[in-house]
Amino acid sequence: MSSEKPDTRTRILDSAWKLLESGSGGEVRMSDIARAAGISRQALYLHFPKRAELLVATTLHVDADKNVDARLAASRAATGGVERLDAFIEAWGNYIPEIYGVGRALMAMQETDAEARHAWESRMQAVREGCEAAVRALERDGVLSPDHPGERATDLLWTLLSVRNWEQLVRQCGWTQDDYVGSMKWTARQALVRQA
Amino acid sequence: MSSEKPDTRTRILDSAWKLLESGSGGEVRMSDIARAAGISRQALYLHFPKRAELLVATTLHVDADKNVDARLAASRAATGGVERLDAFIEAWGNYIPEIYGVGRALMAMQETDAEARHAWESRMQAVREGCEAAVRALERDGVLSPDHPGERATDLLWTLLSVRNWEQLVRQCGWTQDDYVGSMKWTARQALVRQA
DNA sequence: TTCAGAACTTGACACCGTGTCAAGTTGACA
DNA sequence: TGTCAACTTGACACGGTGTCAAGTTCTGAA
Repeated sequence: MSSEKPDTRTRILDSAWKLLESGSGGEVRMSDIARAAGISRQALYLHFPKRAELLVATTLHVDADKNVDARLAASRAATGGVERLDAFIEAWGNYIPEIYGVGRALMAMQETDAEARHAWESRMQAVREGCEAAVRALERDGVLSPDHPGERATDLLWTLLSVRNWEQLVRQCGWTQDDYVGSMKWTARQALVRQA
Repeated sequence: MSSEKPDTRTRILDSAWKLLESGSGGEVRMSDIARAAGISRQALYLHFPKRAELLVATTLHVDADKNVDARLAASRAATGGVERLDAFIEAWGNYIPEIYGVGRALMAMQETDAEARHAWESRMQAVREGCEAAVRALERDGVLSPDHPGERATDLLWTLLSVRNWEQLVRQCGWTQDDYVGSMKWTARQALVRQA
C-alpha cells in the first residue's frame, strides 16, 4: 500500500483541522493554513479555490476520521424509544466537541457565504433526521408526550442539541462533557417523554 | 418641548435599527446606515468611530424605546415561583424578536471584535440574572427540581432561552411566536420544576 | 534524452469593508 | 465679523480573500 507520504490535500486538511480545533484564539486565515501545511498560499488555492470549500472538505475529512456515521448508526440499534433517545444524545453530544472547531468556522462563515451556509445547514439537517428518528421511536412505543403537535417534538430536540447550546453550556458555563450529556438526556426525557 | 427635528444621532440610530431589523437579507454596511440616515459615511464616523460602538448604541436605543427594563421588572412582580418563571419567559421571549436584528449583528461581530463581544456578553449576563432570579424563586417555593446541582438550573434555563434557540425555532422551523413562548414555558417547567 | 504536464513557487494586483486624514463648506450664535 | 460645530468631498492605509502571470522542479512516457 502507498502509505509513504501523506499527499498535499490530506496535509492541508489535517493542518486546517488542527488549526481550527486548537486555534482557540480567534481567526484562522488561509495563509495560516497554507503555512501549517508547508505550502504556499497559492498552492492552497490550487486545491481549494474558496475558503468555504476548504472548510466543507475539512468537515468531511473529520467525519471520515472520526467515523461519525458508524457512531450515529450505533444509536439506531437501541430497541426501546427511550434507550434510543439516550443513545442518540450520547452519540451526537459526544461528537460535537470533535467538530466544534471546524463547525465554529463554518457557522461564522454562513452569515456571508451561501456555500458555507448550505453546507452547514445540510449537516444540521442530518442531525435533525436523527432527532426525528428518535422522536418516532418514542411515538412507536407510545411514550411520546402529547404536548408537541406535529414536527414540534423534533424541532425542540433538535434545538436542544444544537452546537450553540453545547458551546454555551460547556465552553461558557464550564460544564464538563459528562454534565452536558447527562443533562441533555435528562432534559430531553422530561420534555419529550409522557410523564407517569 | 423641542419636538421638531430628530437630531442626527437619533436619526442614525433609528436608521441602523430599521436596516438591521428589516435587513433580513445579509449585510448592513456602515455606508448603508449613513445613506439611510441621510448623511455622509464620514459624518457617521464622527458620531460612532467604530461599528461596534454604533451597534451597542443601537441596542441601548432599542432598549430605551421598547422599555425592556419595565417589561422585565414586571416579571418580578409575580408571587409564586412558577408564575414568576412563566412571566420571565414571556417577557424575555417576547422581547427577543424586537432586538433580533441588532442582536444578530452584534453576535456576528463578537467573533472578531472584543468590544462587541463584551457588549453582547454583558447583555446576556443581564438575561442570566433574570434566569437566576426565577430559579431562586422556584427554590424558595421548594419546587425546584433537585436534579440540577448548583448553578446548573440557571445555566440550563439561560441556554434554553438563548437568542440562537429562538432563531432556530421561530426563523428556521417556522414556529409562531406563541408556539415558541408556550413551548419554552412548558419545557422550562418540565425541566426545572419538581414533578409531582 | 527530451519533452509535456502536474504540482508547486514567487510576486503582483483587484476588490471590499473598516477606519483615518486633510481640507473645504455651511449655518448659527455672539 | 469671526468662530465653532456639524457636516461634506475625496483620498488613502490596512487586512483578508481571491485572481493572474510567469517561472521552477520533478516525474514519467515517447
